[in-house]
Amino acid sequence: MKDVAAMAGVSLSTVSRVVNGQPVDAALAAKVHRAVELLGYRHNYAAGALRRSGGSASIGLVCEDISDPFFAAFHRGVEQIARERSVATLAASTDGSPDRERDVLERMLGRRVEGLLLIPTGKDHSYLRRDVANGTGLVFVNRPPKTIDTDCVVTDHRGGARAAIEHLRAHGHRRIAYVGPGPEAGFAAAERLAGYREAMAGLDEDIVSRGDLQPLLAGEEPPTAVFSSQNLVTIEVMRTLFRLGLDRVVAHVGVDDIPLRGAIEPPVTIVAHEALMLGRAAAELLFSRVDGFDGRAREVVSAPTLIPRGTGELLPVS
Amino acid sequence: MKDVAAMAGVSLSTVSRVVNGQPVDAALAAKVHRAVELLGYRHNYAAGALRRSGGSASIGLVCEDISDPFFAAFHRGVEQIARERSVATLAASTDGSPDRERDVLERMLGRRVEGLLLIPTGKDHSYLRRDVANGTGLVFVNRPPKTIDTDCVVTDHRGGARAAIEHLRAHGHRRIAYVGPGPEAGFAAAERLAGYREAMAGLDEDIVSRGDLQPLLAGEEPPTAVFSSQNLVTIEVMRTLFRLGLDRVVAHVGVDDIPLRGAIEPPVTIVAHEALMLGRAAAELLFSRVDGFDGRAREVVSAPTLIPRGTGELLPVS
DNA sequence: CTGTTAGCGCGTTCAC
DNA sequence: GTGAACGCGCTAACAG
Repeated sequence: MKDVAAMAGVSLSTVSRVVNGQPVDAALAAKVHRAVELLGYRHNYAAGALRRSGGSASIGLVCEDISDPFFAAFHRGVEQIARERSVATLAASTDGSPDRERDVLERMLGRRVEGLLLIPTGKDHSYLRRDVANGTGLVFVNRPPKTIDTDCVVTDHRGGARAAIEHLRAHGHRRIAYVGPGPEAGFAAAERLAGYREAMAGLDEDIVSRGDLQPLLAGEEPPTAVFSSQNLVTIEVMRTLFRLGLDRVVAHVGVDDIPLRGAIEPPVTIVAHEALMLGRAAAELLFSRVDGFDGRAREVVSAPTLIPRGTGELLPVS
Repeated sequence: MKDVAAMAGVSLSTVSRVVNGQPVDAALAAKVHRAVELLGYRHNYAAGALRRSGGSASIGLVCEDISDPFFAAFHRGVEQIARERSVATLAASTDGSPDRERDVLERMLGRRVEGLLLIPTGKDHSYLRRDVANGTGLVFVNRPPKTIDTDCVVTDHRGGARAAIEHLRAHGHRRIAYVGPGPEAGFAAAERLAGYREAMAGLDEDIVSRGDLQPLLAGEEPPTAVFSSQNLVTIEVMRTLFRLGLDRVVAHVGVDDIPLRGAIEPPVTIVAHEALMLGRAAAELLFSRVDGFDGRAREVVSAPTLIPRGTGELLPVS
């Protein structure tokens, strides 16, 4: 910048004004621009922010694994909001390690991110209290905070599963199978299984398979409807039903939790979990704090949408 | 930091030394730590880097859409390498707009990223020359640079398709169908179709469908083998073959270009494109430049792996 | 080992 | 409209 000023024969302030688009004599501005070109000068945002006491205009996203398609869609939703404010997004994985999570978060705080969006790995996040008190935004995602009082957005996995089962019950089904991972697979899986059990109240709620539907269908008193609790499981169930010629006989509602670009399963009734919308909601919450909102911790529940497309509306065949 | 120094009754340099882990008298260090706790002090990395003339320790990733699962896996690979160097990753989408691409890139350059990983949207990137000349790393991904001379990593889509077809030809197939999007769907699709045509030399290379396999199978002289050029198309083809009872009759090789967590298609022979490995390779290339390597532009070709799992090894049935 | 001083690159006062 | 000075938070160089 000094060099630019020297070459253009103006002072530093004039260069600064040109760079920041403030009113400057056209002739001088042209000289400055020429010097910028020749010298390959590039404005240093961080240095400016330092002097200006402006923020870093960046936020951090932390989850277990950034290659997770669900997180990728979430990230995109966040970006849509952040972009409007020219805020950059940093992302990092915890690999499921609470120590690594803390390390990653503190590194981001050292970079003076204005806020943090966290899909938590560890259980104790009390070490973030200081930074929150100092004005850094913090929003928990998909898992309510336990050891710190902060904003939170959650996908209603349980409610989604319940809606699926209630939809099937409303169409007369009584023997409804759950196909998908058990509670050991994580929070979402556990919640969906719980939602299934809640909605099955009064019925046989134990028609549960961890992955393979065929044994259930081959048993006595086979289910007349199936709820599949994950995208990939949904595809497996579709294949099994096709193979057995039951795709127009056994009702089926799936969960669409990973964005597969819409190319898949046109006719299957699904419960759609919109990761992108979740990201937008989380970002809105975060920026309201960055903007100074100081009320109590809020919880936003992102409700999934049941989209009837045929397979979930089949009536029971005994 | 000034406040911490005052509270601990030491100078700024002592606080700096404590924060940076340089040798300091234990008693003083304890005082400093106490003051840090009480005041909720957090080190400012950017300010330190400014004085130290150190880099920002960050790199930028730019692609059309960060919610793309392929990009997410790529991002993860990059992170694995970047993390070893405590380098943070910024990511942003171009939405397919060259103007937005330039905007996003220049914003990142304003943040003084040490390097850029670009899955290009626009055609002209000559505007990046200045920054490359000034030492910023730049690696193109999946699409060779045209208007700038820089490093590049590419997935060998064409070679992958060719390998699939050659695998089928080696098993005696002569009528092999291509199912997948046409060249208008983008670079990868066009390359895969080209690879198919190359490897089909001397045979009927026009058994091409943009998505639906059924009409081809219903025609006269139906194909004895199918190559599906995308993950989701592969799933569709599997379903169609199952439904028609041809899953053990018609040979099938698919492309596994999106990481579906391994839960899908266990028995289908695939050509695996490892986005994670591509990300690692790209990051290695980038950091070698950041470290001062100054040789000519390099091109790294990431070859996909054909994984035989049964469906690709079926022999032709006329 | 510790304190003092200067200045990284920039934006913001002020006078002019 | 323009330029000179000052300082953002921090670290490097030096002297003690």
